[in-house]
Amino acid sequence: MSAKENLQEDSGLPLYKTVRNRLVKELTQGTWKPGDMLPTEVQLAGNYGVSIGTIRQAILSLVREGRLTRTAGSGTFVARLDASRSFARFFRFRAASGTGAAPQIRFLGAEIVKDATVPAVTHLGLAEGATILLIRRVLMSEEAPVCLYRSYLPYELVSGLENEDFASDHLYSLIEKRCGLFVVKAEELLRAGLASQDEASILGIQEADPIIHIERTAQTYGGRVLEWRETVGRSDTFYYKISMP
Amino acid sequence: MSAKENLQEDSGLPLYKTVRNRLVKELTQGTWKPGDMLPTEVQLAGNYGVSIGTIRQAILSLVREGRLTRTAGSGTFVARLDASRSFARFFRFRAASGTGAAPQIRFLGAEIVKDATVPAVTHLGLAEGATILLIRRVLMSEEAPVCLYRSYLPYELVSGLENEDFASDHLYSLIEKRCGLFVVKAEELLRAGLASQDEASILGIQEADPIIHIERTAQTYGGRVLEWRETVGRSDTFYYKISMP
DNA sequence: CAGTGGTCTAGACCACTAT
DNA sequence: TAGTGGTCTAGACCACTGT
Repeated sequence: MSAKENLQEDSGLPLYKTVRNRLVKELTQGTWKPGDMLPTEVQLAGNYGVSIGTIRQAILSLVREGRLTRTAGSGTFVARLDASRSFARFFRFRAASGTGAAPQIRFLGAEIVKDATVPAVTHLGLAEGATILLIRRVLMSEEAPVCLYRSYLPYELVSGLENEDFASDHLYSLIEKRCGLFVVKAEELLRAGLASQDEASILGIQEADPIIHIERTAQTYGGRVLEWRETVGRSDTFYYKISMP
Repeated sequence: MSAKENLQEDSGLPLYKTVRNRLVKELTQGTWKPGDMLPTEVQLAGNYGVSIGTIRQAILSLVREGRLTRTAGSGTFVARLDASRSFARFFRFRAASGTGAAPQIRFLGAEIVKDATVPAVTHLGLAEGATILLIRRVLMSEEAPVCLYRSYLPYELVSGLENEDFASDHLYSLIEKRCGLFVVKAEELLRAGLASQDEASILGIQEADPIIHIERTAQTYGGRVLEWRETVGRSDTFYYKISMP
């Protein structure tokens, strides 16, 4: 199927890294999309004119980074950014009772802002006055609010999304299905702060109560910012947990 | 030097995992201590009666976990837990000026507490009334306090440590040198909170100002808790940053 | 310089998956 | 049953380290 295309660039880089860069390029360009199966090791080795061991070295480095998954007997696939890889695994919150009831999302509203200003446009990499989509949701645990989400998205990337049902935790699945865009990288920044009057009333606390404030920047292919999200969490029920190694 | 000792246990486990387990056993027993050089690949392959490729697979898995380090032309060594593996890589703080002056540690005092109570004994896995060592330090950036550290350690594990100079960021290096103990696992839990009067005066803020509160539990071999640490950070200069992937 | 890990090859056989 | 990745071997040559 694929024509043989020898790797030529030899800038002192190890062969397996050159192969790796080539694979990353295909992933970034979307030649293989999340869920797709890659050619087999033997095919890739033939295409690139290297040995299987070299191909394996390149593939395994991407598997370790979570960009590919492999199943013996089945194949090598492009990974999806799912719950196990998302920041959700860092969040925890105390339940009011001992029952492990699943958290619910309450949808507050989606709004098209035609004259967006800082800080949203700055973090989205847009010009002042650009159009953005603002989605507001609340994470509920056993009828009690835990944290508030404000998601800002470039409207040109997600037009039409405002008519969807956001009463689920999976904003990214929705964007994947409706817009064909995938989150490939994200970053979070945590700080302490005080609740504004608006935030306090939504979270059921007092104004100026302590809150945890998180800013997330989520990128899609090409370094394009797909979402800037502010999360405001109650200090009594919401916390963030990290383990090493 | 080492006699040849073939691996016999074949419980369906891949050969390289059996080799890996054998290496871990030597590391846990202290046959090779942090900083020591391991035998070469060829020697290990000969000792265990397997090929070099298999030895490499076992060694590289331990390198990825940070338990070994390798330098081409030099050798394979037992790793030390240094800054690049510690949680310090998640911390960031705004500098008062633009100059990238290195942060300094200010030592407030070390205290032997003979009748320790909760919550410290709980997190350290000790009985109420046990003796612990409390170390208090402040992280300074350009003469301004950024965060406050309170470290609680089981005194039976670190006796004598109270006479050391703690005016460096490397508490774990000190414990490694003086007590022969190594941190192999850690976990952090972040929350928002309000400064107590004591914390406010040390950090140079007002009582009830918002702060970020972090609890760290650090374990040594055998799941034994070596340190429970509370970090209290100013909300204006201290923040926590995480990236994926 | 001798010795180390880093890279690369060209196979072999096996366990597992999907049909 | 055919095809996949998982494991393992037995070398080769190179770049780098320390003396």
